[in-house]
Amino acid sequence: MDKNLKRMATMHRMQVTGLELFYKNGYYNTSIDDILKSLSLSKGAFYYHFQSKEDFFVSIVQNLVVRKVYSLLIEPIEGKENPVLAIEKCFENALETAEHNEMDFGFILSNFISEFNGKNTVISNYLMDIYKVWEVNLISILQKGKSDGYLDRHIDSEGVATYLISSFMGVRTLMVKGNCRNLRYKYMQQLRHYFKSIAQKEVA
Amino acid sequence: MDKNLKRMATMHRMQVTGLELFYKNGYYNTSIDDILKSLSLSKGAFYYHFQSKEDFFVSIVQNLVVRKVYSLLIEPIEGKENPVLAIEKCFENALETAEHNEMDFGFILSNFISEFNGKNTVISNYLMDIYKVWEVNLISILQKGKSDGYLDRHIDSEGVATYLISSFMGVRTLMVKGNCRNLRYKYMQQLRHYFKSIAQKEVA
DNA sequence: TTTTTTACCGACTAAGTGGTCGGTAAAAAT
DNA sequence: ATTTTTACCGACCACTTAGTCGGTAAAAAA
Repeated sequence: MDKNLKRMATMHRMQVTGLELFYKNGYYNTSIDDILKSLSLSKGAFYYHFQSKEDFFVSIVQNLVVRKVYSLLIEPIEGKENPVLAIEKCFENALETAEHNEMDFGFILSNFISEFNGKNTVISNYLMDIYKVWEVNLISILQKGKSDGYLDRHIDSEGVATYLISSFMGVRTLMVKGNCRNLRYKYMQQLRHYFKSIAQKEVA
Repeated sequence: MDKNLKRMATMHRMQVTGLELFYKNGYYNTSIDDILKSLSLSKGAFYYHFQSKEDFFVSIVQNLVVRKVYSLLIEPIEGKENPVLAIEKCFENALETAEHNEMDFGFILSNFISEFNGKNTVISNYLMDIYKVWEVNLISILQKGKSDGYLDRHIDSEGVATYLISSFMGVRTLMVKGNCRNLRYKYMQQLRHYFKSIAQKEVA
């Protein structure tokens, strides 16, 4: 473990820069040379640490993307009392991050899912796995929300989760043109409308 | 006009095949040679009709994509009495088309918007123009829906349009993995929930 | 001290890439 | 009948791509 420190450090640097460029320019539109140039490293270094461009990308997904999705989209809602408030807060946060044009990993996910669809099943599968983890966690907090009386017992948790993820991914796609602040505001307003429609109906 | 028939026919064939391949493999991952091979045409034919790969793509957007977005996403809701029902029907239709894996131009739009974001501003602008036309038309039918008493007068039509387009684009991104039928069903169910929350409140 | 392993270098290759250009057969214009 | 234009061919060019490979300086192991 100790002796691997340098190895790990270099690999990590490559992965971070790789994700940055892949995210910015797309996988097929980013060459390994681009990444190496911006790190002042050589081809030899790359193929010493990774077997291929695909292997490299998979390692980025498994090391960086998975963890970020967890910390930004899953952990913030896990174990919270009120799922509606938790999800609202979490989405608003993520969209705000996106505004200051740091990487928002919900979008990175949908972005790459689009790019690899039909072109690379191996990578597509890794990406869909992350999506599924996100979905499962949303579903379980929604279920708990039903038991705890925050959500109408008749709603379909899976449907709600799908709808939430869809709208989030969609609004992020739209945010690529400017006007992010306004888009976020409008989106959050309608999200609250939607939540109202699936909230626990007050007993009259 | 008559003498241009052959010219037009060849250009159209190229555009149709081009869109098919660009949609399937992405713009940067589809070479002109790929398109020409599948048409048994030569480089000379291509550069006789189009100036460049970019010029070619723009012509596809302006000829094929614009028209399809109109006929599939705008005309079906234009002038309808009840905007809620019209939009529901229109979206359901588009998602069903997508299931039988024909091209769904709402998705094509979001797909290409993602791909060209930050890479090619010229093309990005053409794509955003189409999105804006779609948005404007949704807004105007929602406004009319308010006047006609189908929608709560307090809702923000722009916000609703944004939210509708977002969720649609998002669910289409998710539909790339199988299970489309189920996704569509869940999506439409939640869309109806949402519509309930912005419908005209009955006077008590 | 000698040997081996680690982490990296950079020239090279084969297969594309978008784009150019001289040519040409058939149709249209003269 | 002759000329010109149209619509296309395909060899070719400069360049980029992912991936290979022989080499090497420094560190670790022996």
